Amino acid sequence: MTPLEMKRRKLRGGGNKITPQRIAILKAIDGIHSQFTPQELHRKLSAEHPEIGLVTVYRTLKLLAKSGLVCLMGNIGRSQSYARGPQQHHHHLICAGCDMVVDIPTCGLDELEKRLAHETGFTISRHHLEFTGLCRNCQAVSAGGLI
Amino acid sequence: MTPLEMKRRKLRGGGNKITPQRIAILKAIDGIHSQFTPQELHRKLSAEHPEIGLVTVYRTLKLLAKSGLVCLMGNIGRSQSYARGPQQHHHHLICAGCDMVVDIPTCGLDELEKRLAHETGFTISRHHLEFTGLCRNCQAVSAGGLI
DNA sequence: ATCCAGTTGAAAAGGATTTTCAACTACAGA
DNA sequence: TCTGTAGTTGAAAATCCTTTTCAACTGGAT
Repeated sequence: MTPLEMKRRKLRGGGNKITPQRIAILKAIDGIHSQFTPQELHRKLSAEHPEIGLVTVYRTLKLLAKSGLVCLMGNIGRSQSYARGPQQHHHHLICAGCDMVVDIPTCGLDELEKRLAHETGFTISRHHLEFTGLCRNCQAVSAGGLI
Repeated sequence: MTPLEMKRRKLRGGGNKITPQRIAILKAIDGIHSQFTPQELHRKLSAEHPEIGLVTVYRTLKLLAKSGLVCLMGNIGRSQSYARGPQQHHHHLICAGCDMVVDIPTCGLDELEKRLAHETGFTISRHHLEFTGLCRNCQAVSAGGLI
């Protein structure tokens, strides 16, 4: 089963229909390695699919996030941002230069989490961790004085 | 020197004027232990200071964050959120029930950060860590079936 | 006491996101 | 294969949040 097929199944399983718009959006997301806003995705789509409206992009991203097929991240400026990848527990390393997102599967925060829970009396249900820096490429560009 | 005086100095030091509005806002923030949006702060202020406009609250929060006197956090829904406390490196434990924010001074992520930098080739400049759970009080309320 | 750069509030502008609604369509069942 | 319908779509309008504009005002240095 191809990755796209798996995603279609997951969507169908949730009682959602598979429309040409949703397929186009899924495919487009697969080609994006940085975080992106709904507007950016819509711009990218409009070359091949000018008929897909911005509203549909908003709605579909929300649906995909709920279904665990994309990851809703924080905000870029005023806009919400998404990234390829599963909603399951993982963290991100983000390049401040090009917005590339690298998934981090492990974090080893369980111990700190336990200690905090003990010290504060909280029950802790989740955590969010994010690193920011410059990827190799953007370091080179930056060192070259181009930025 | 009282905490308020220290904040006044820090503001003045940045070349900013001390206005009645700014003092009222600083005092109000001191009484808030959860994260808050500009709108919420404005609502809280309007009881004693109906003359302070929402725009001034927005502007002042931005100034205070730049001066390191409040902490700009993520977003609550569509709104940006702030919390009492310094902008310097620290992390947050947030109660999902009452939005209370507890500051966490230590995180011990240096080692993970180094490993990631080595594995990915990134230079990492900062990280953001956030825990979410229920505080003691909200656990009790929740257990009582009131939520 | 005077002056001016910084500050204020109201209104308007600017953006992002969501809602509304009539037309359309995927697909389950006949 | 055909049909009915619940879910989906795009455009426009509505909603919010936030910032900008601008004329009036004021803190505080001189």
